[in-house]
Amino acid sequence: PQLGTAVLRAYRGCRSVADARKAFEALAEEHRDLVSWNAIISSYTQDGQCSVAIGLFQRMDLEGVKPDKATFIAVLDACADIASLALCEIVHGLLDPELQTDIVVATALVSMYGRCGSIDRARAAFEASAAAERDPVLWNAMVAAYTQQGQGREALKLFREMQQLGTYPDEQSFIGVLSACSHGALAEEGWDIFVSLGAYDGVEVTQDHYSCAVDLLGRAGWLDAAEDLARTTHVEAN
RNA sequence: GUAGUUAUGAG
Repeated sequence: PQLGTAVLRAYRGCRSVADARKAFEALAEEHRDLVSWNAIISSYTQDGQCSVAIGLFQRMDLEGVKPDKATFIAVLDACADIASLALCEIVHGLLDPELQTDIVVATALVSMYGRCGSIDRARAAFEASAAAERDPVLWNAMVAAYTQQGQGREALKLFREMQQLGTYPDEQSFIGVLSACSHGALAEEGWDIFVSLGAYDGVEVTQDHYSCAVDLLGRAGWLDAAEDLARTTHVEAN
């Protein structure tokens, strides 16, 4: 286990996944524990080499290492990238029912199905989570799924519902809802939300929020306003 | 020690 940990430290310093892989393969099998499998699989997912990640996941199973929550999160992410609904469903089917209701796993499922174009399955995964545990990250994933389907109004509705049900939005919630508005021809609604940002204590208004607002105005055809805001932003950013 | 949402732009 100590050796596995040392190799993991090396992974972080590796600029290339290939180097990490060499280190991983050099480990004796008894030192390849769950965490080192998870680390190498997620390195591939993050590097965009998703079919390699899936292949390692299969090999892990062959070697008798039982996947946990972190494994599935990396693999679900790989499935999302490959965008094959069939593959998504296979991996989803391997999840313990107990794990499916985990908030972090549910978020990965929502995101995966959203990115694969299956809004119904995304919604089902959302609904399968315990309502009391829903946090802004999960809500944001669901909002993004609607946006990806071109359902801006639904995305906006969900953003409001999140707050009505007592979940306080975070920075990303605003990025998500502003982009929903911008892609869904909901410029007025989006602008109102942007203007309201300052009233949310604890939410730090960033350059990214301004970029979203500029995008929103630009797509709505309000080019002068977009340009003005972009100029103002540069001043405020310093 | 590994793990969830992220628009625009850039590559």
